Amino acid sequence: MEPLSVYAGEVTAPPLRKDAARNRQRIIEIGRKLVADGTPIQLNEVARTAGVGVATVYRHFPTPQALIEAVAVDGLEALIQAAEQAVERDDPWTAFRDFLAMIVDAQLSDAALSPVLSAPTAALPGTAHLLDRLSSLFTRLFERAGAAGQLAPGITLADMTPLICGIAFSARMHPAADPQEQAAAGRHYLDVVLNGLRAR
Amino acid sequence: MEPLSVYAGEVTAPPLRKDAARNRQRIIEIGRKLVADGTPIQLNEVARTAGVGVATVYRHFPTPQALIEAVAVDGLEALIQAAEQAVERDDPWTAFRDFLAMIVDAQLSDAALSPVLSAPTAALPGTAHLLDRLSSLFTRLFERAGAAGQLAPGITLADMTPLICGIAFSARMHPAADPQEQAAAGRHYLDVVLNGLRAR
DNA sequence: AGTGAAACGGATGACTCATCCGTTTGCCTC
DNA sequence: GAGGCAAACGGATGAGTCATCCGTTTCACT
Repeated sequence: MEPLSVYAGEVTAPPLRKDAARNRQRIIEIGRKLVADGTPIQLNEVARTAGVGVATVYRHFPTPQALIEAVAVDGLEALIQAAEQAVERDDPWTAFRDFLAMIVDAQLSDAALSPVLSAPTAALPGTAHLLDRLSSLFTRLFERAGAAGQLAPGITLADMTPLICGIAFSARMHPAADPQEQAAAGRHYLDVVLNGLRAR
Repeated sequence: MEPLSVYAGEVTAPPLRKDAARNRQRIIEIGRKLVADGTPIQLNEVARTAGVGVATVYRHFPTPQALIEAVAVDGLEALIQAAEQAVERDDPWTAFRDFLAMIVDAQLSDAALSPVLSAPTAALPGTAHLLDRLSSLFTRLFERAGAAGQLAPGITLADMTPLICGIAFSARMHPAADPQEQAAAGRHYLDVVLNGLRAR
């Protein structure tokens, strides 16, 4: 009668059956490899590689985008943890700056993160709660930096996500064979933007 | 025997037959509409809409990317003209700054430009010569600004294309219904970056 | 008007996508 | 441990997209 349970305002699906959980995990692993290689995700192909039926893949992840979201979950959780630590730090500016560096770096080293961080939240049913949590932690970092008088006037919270994703985009454009160099470009571009953001 | 003529180092195809030129133009017009609407380009669909056979479209543009390039040509030529005027201006900094604003704006108002400006030149057989020309004009603008002591140390010419495209990317992410607001975001992000780039 | 090359169109086979439904598996009760 | 039922599975398949090939038409030039 009631396939979903509601607890503390959260809608929770019943736990997966053992075989379903196993298959789901397998599929995510394959997805992770593909995303890492930059290979476009084809759900039929994923099924073949994972050794499961096509329908199994589609049941878990109706679109490639949904699979990417699932792949991104680990990275998002790591960012949330980093943000939790950042809000504990004493200096608002260095906390803000270092956390931004971390987000840029994370996007460059984990290709699943960019599409999730760049997309409108509405399009992300699977990770919305994580993004909300990240967003509220980040808001505190931003507002602390602002309250400390470190931000130039005219800079708003709404500017930050586009700017950060733009920096990651720039770094990915940078003609660089190895990821090392790309990360360096990301830090460099972030320096430029932070320099432009900061009150003087 | 010799289908291509070589003149002054440039490889030139023989002029198109009248019907071919007409069809080509039709196809580009359809492509322009699709790009403007953000509709992904499907060559079969383009053929149907243009009222020509599929093969005709494929003959002129073997890939959607090639059609996008053709659509971008007008915008590129306008940018080149603007760059030619910019190098004539007296103040190196305002010439540099205003031209960057123009590139950002152009990318936001002409959706065909972004993919062309962001892609590695090697992948763009159809527009390489225009991009080269643009690039050499831009190099002069950049070096004039640098020579005038306006650029912070550590900023290189190779940073500029990624930064500019990153700004356009950021502006496109900005949650804005109307393009007016998106252009404003682009100018704002450019201000931040220019502020970060400039020597103090 | 005649001729050859250039360009045309659309039928078609290869390929990708995602659904549907008959079968299997896991979980819970007794 | 057997029985029963819902959950999950797999893969065949119809719908849809892609891009080539080749018989026909159009153009340019004499």
